Amino acid sequence: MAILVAAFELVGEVGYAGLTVEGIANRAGCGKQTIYRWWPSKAHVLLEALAVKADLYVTNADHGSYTDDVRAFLGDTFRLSRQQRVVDILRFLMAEAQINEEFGELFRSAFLQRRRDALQVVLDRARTRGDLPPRPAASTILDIVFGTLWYRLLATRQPTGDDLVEDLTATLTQAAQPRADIAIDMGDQQ
Amino acid sequence: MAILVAAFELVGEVGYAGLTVEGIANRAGCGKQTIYRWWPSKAHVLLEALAVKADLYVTNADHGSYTDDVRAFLGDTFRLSRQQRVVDILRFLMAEAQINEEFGELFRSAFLQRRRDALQVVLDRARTRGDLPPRPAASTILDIVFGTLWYRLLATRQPTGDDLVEDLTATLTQAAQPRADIAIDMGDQQ
Amino acid sequence: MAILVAAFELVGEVGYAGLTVEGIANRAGCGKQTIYRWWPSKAHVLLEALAVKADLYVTNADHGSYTDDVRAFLGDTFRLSRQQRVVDILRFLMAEAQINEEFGELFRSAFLQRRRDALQVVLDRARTRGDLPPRPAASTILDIVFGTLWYRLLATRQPTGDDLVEDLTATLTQAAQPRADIAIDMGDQQ
Amino acid sequence: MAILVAAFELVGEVGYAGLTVEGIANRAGCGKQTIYRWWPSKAHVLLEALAVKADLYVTNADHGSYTDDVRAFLGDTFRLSRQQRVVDILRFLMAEAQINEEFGELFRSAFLQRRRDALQVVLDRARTRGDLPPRPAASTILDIVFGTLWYRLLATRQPTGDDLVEDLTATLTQAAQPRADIAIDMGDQQ
DNA sequence: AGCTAAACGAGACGGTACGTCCTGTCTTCGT
DNA sequence: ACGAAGACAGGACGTACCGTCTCGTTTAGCT
Repeated sequence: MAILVAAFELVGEVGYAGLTVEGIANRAGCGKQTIYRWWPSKAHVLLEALAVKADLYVTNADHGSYTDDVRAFLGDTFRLSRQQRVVDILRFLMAEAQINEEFGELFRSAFLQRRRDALQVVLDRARTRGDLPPRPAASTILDIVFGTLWYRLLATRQPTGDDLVEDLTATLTQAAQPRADIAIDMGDQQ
Repeated sequence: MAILVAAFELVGEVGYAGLTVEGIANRAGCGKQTIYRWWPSKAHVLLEALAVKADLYVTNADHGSYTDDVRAFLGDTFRLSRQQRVVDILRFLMAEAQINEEFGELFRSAFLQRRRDALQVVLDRARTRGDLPPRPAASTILDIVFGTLWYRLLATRQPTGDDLVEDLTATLTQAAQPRADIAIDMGDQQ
Repeated sequence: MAILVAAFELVGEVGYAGLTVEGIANRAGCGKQTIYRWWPSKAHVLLEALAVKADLYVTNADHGSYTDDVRAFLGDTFRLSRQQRVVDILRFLMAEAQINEEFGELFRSAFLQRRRDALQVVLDRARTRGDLPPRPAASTILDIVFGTLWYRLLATRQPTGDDLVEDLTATLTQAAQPRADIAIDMGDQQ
Repeated sequence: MAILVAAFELVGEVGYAGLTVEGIANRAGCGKQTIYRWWPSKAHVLLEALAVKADLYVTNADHGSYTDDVRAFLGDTFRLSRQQRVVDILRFLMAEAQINEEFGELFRSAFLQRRRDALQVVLDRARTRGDLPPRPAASTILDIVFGTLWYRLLATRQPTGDDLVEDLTATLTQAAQPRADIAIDMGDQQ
């Protein structure tokens, strides 16, 4: 859809504050009414544009162990956050979600919750498999993983590199492996 | 300052989207120019109003051990986040920081970084004392703590209760208990 | 157009200094942008409102002689200037024309010059007919007629009565009738 | 006074619309309050600046005959109107007089009426001397002279040259030459 | 092939807030 | 004590978008 492409491109050029429905319509060569007919706000357009333009797919395939599952999930997730345009849009949508309550609910249920659900599958599998550490609680793990990711996007703007993946994976899985080899692994990891 | 009080009250009544410089001026009984003379945007007003109205003090006093220090810091921090008005303003400021690059830089340096610095003091003391676990890395700890907090504020809107404090404390400090030799290796890694 | 009516009425109530685009918009029940879309300033609105609301028609029909033509033209013109609302607007527009160069050019070409042209027709006809006095020059006649009118509007604020019409008519036409009956006419005239 | 000089210079640089009390204060190196202490508005400042900066003197000395007196008066007056800065300020003041009723009264009584009075002296002398034409009436003569002058300043913006002086002088005095008996009747008429 | 009707581009509209400018008053501070 | 400096409440400016609302004009799909 030309409108989604226009929104996706424009937000990269003028930022979220500079993005207007009028601007999207002009770029897309359509009337404003056509946009309002299908989306209630520019944030909704952007949310759909993100889904169309960006491959947001993150696997939660079984890698045999909880540790490997988590490492793979984090790697996939954090890899996505290296596409600057995508990251910017995610930041803008999270911002809008704070300001516009109606959009916030949509964003949480249609986007954020889906991410949590994907990781939840990994945790459920680990519990079934029996290698889920007793601590932290599953909901805390979800908060830590996505919290750390979002915090880097929103607050520190640091790149989310492989070292963080390893560090997080180790932190979340160490209690399951209270053995001496931890210290040995450490050298390589950093 | 009447302007800060007005902004603080108004944002609670009409939300951030409904907050206008004109509205603040009317409530404060001043002209718009007086606001623009001192702050470049409503977000800047709110940031200062937060500092004036809300007691954002979080201690990082020495409680004798890394575990107790972390528990106390998290308890203080999360307690703050039970003041709904304060939480809302924090959410709005974080949102604005995504949209307005200039404000974003101020918010990160004048607010977010100060919070990190406070926790960093606790970590530094633990390293000196010798009870800092080898993992995760100090910067990762900061990301996890504040990431989890902000994620709950922005994304899940769950209350930040004592159980989460305990769970996080345990996760961040558990590696220190099992075996003392891990700590010995840590010096290189950080 | 509701905007023109609103402007015409408002200027009578609050004067030109008190007239604002915002006020016109409120009275007309429209947005400010709608006014700015069609007129560059409140003066332009008023100029058009004048044309719509006031019947500015002045005849220059042939009355058989230069003297009668001039008397008729002056009578028509001065009669107009007894509508106070119209006079006020004319004064305000002439004032604005001094202050705003761009409006000044419009006012001169679209209003003042048209008045001159109408009288010029009378003079041309007299020249063809052969009863135009040799003096004063045509352009001086125009200056005298409109100068006197405008001076009364702007400076003395005296009513422009029939006596002035007669006096001016006589002054401008006397050279064509260098006869004794002038003295006889004088008595009636004052 | 530095304020008057500043106002006189500034109005030539930025026009009347661009002239502000603040600007005058800055240029004059004084505070705004000092200006408001002595003059109620920028127009009042300008009116006084005009009197100080421009030599507005017009003679009404006795040249022996009504015709010569009128010619001299017109010549003096019109000569003044070749100083562009002075003309501009006169135009602006006349404009302000239309818009600001309070200033209008001052301008009429303190400036316009004084000009009329000066010419009235010439007319009174002519009546005494006996060479005042019966027509037009004295007040009409005043209207014609100043009306024509102001009309050229405000409306046509034509230069006021010597030819106009001659044309006007002739028009206003011609009736006096043809026949002396006209003057005899005049006494009643005025 | 012609007809109907939905969706479209275009853009004017009533409205809100913006950030700037200037007003005329009031306060501070240095000489 | 005076006056420059400038903060202040107030209010209009002209602009930018908002979301709504006609307008004709395509563009189908259905007769």
